[in-house]
Amino acid sequence: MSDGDTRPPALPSPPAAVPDSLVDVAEVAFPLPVPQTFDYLIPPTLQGALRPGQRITAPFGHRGAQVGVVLKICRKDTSQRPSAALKSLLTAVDPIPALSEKDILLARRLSTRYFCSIGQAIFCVLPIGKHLPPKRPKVSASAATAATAQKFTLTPDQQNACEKIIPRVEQGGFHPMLLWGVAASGKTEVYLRAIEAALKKGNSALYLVPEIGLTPQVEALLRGRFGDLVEVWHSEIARGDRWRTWENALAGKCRVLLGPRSAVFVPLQNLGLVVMDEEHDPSYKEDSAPRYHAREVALEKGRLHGVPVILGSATPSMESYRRALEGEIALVEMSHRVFDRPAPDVRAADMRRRGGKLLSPELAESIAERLARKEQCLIFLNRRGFSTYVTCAACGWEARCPRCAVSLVFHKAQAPMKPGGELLPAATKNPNDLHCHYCGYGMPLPERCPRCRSAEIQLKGRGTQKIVSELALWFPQARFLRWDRDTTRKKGAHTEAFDAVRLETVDIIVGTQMIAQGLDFPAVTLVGVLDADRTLRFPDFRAGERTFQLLTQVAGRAGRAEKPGIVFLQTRSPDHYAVRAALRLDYKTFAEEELKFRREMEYPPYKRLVQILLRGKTAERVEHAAEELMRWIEERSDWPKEVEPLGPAPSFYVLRAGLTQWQVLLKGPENVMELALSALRDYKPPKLVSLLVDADPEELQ
DNA sequence: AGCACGCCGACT
DNA sequence: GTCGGCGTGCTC
Repeated sequence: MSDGDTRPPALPSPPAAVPDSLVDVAEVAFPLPVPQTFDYLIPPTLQGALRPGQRITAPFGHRGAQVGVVLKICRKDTSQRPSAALKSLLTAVDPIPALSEKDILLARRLSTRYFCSIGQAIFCVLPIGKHLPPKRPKVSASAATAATAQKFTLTPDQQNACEKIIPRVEQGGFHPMLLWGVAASGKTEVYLRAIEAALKKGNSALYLVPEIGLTPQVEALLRGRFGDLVEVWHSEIARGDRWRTWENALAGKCRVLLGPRSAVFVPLQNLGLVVMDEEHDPSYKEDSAPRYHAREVALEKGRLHGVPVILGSATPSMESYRRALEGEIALVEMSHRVFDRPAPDVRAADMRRRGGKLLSPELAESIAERLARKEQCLIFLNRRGFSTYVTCAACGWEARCPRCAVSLVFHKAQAPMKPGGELLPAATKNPNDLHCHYCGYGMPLPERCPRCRSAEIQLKGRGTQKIVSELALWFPQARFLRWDRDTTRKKGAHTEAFDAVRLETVDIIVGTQMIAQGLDFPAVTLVGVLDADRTLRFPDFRAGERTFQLLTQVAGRAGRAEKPGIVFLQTRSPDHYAVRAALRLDYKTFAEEELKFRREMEYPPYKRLVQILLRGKTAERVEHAAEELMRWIEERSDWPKEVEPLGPAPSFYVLRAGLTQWQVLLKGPENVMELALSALRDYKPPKLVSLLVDADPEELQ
């Protein structure tokens, strides 16, 4: 069993009796979800040339040569392993170690904090590592030149923020900071100045964004300022280009790296600064093992490398805000919009007695005004598709996913929507019009009710597709753009949509979540949120936070240039504190109330949560396993008593993908949760039941 | 994770 | 008879 961080580096003095059985052995991790590491003999060709962090190939089971990473090299007594002779390593993949000691440490932290194998953690920290480098000759990096774009005069807020941040960048050392700046306060310019300061010192900088969709806009900005020093890293970048970026990073040639959460692991040399924009965004949480949160990794990386970390947001996460209030991280505020542009005028439209109408009179009138003035409107609804549920008027049958037991959403056949765009085509006999948004299951829209054979199939509920067609009836002269996952599936679609908005070839943009944040649309002066409290109805303790963030972010899309913006929040719960605070764009009051609630209920950020999911095909087996797990925890003598197991309970999506799922939720103080997680390593679920552990879940499912 | 092995049901 | 589905176990 390998347990690298507790074992002393000193070798035990060899027993004189059997010196022959002592031999240098390489401890190797493979990208597998198994707890162990594997020992190999070092062949003469690699003697003395092998170091921890280096990638090697080794014979592994029936798989021939497998890529692994050397964790350490130590002298071992091979006579203690009578079962099988050790095999020898085959080759070294890279001439120098792909991972530094710090990277290995980071991987060890990941594996304990997020409950995954050391191998999974190692290959996560080495995101290009499973593949061997391309054989073709490398293109030499172009001579790096910094562009000299014009700089703006800073606003007093920006000036103040720079005065706090830049000396810390110049000085170096781990300085976590929360840059809380209202929408359009000019946070980006502050990031750019901080990066500039890091570059001036000869350091490199990392710039994290939550989604790939945000990279083109930020890339353009960064390139305008730093030219060829900038590189972009994400999964849609071709493998060859990613190799080049990786190698440039290792060689110290990559000076500014932009990317989503996985970019936090690119081995930039002489790191001088980490910037994480929109730090509150749940996309920073990885949803497969290791289920890390990039914010925690960024802070850990800042600590390991001794560099400042700037977390920026208009609506900071409760986790970061609490740390700032308690002085764990420095708070830098920017409360004014650039040029002191007025904050958008945010109004509530109470939809409780409106009989399911699409638009309140205020919003409808306001849209008409904007159209007349040739300004753009952004209409926000967080549901894709045409109809959100399908029923039979005769017998009440409802189309549900056979695997997930949720309503199937009707999507009209996709015709490529031209930006500037015409209306959706009439419904066609598409083979799969009904879709499950959880598992992707599809089926045709039945012409007759499968239960009673009635032809009265009704399409109910509104998604973005339907909104566009309804709005087209209200405003026949307007040009529409629908912007959601369905319209941006193909490569380059984001950029195309972005350009259509910027070039003003569209009047009304209808979108989901996707258009809520970060994007800068100067001609948009009106934002309408059709169902402002939809997220409040989610059974999650973060529902209030998510709603407030979403509303504030969407509101931030209005009136970013000279013309003032107006925002309508259509809601059926205008008195909820998240909605009320959003109307006043009042983060502090919201956060105060939310933190009070979290403290009372013992939710994060005051307690840590770990979600344990048990899955299997047979309901009884899984339920039994969940009860057994509760008993196992209760009987475990080294279980920290402050960590409370809650449950067991069937999961919200009970039938997801044909599986039954039960959960046990662990709630406990930060400092002892890892003891519970390490105890949990000994738990083995019964046959036909699998165990999934999500530490710090962003969504309780 | 993959992959092979072995055990049972339903077919040319 | 044997093809192949899935459950199980192993990888230094």
